[in-house]
Amino acid sequence: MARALLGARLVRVRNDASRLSGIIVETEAYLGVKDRACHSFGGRRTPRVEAMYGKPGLAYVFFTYGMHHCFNVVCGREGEPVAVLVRALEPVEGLDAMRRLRGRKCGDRELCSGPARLCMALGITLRDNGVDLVSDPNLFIEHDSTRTVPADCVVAGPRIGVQYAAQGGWSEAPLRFYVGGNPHVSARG
DNA sequence: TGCGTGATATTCT
DNA sequence: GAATATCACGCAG
Repeated sequence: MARALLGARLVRVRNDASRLSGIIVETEAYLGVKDRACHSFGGRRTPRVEAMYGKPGLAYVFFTYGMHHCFNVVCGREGEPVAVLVRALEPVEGLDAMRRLRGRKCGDRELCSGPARLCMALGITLRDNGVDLVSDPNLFIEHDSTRTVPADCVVAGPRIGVQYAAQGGWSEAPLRFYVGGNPHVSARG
């Protein structure tokens, strides 16, 4: 799923019906109860991670570092807490509105290149935790199957910021995927 | 390169 | 309940 989401478009429709969107260019897979870096490692099931146990297609949004949100797509069967973190978008629609939401001067390259940046740019918060991306009118994913990313453009590598999960090889496992050469992938790595 | 920042998990009483 | 440790990061310098 982490590979498959590359090239898909994450869309936010605002209350005034305007659209903010971008092409997913960087993702990370979190493999559930066996994965030390995953919030559901060992079967942890707390209010925070509850959405991850829901049906595939739900959003799992969490808050971290006292100031940042991260957006994930739940993709295991119901009861199987597996998700894909979306780490970067290539912005397509609503760039000026995104710049306002980011609250600082930034070029196209800085707008959505990072998991917390794209949440800011699309106005994703804990209010979006648990929404059904399949049916929600304000937050969803569009996939144009005629414009998929060729397999030989996809680069795999270690996930970012999961050194704490080294035991068992989970920090080095090649579970981060990005579109090679795309200038909108996040800076680290 | 070093912080800020606050929710959560974890561990203690 | 309360204390403490930790964190899927971004920014100013």
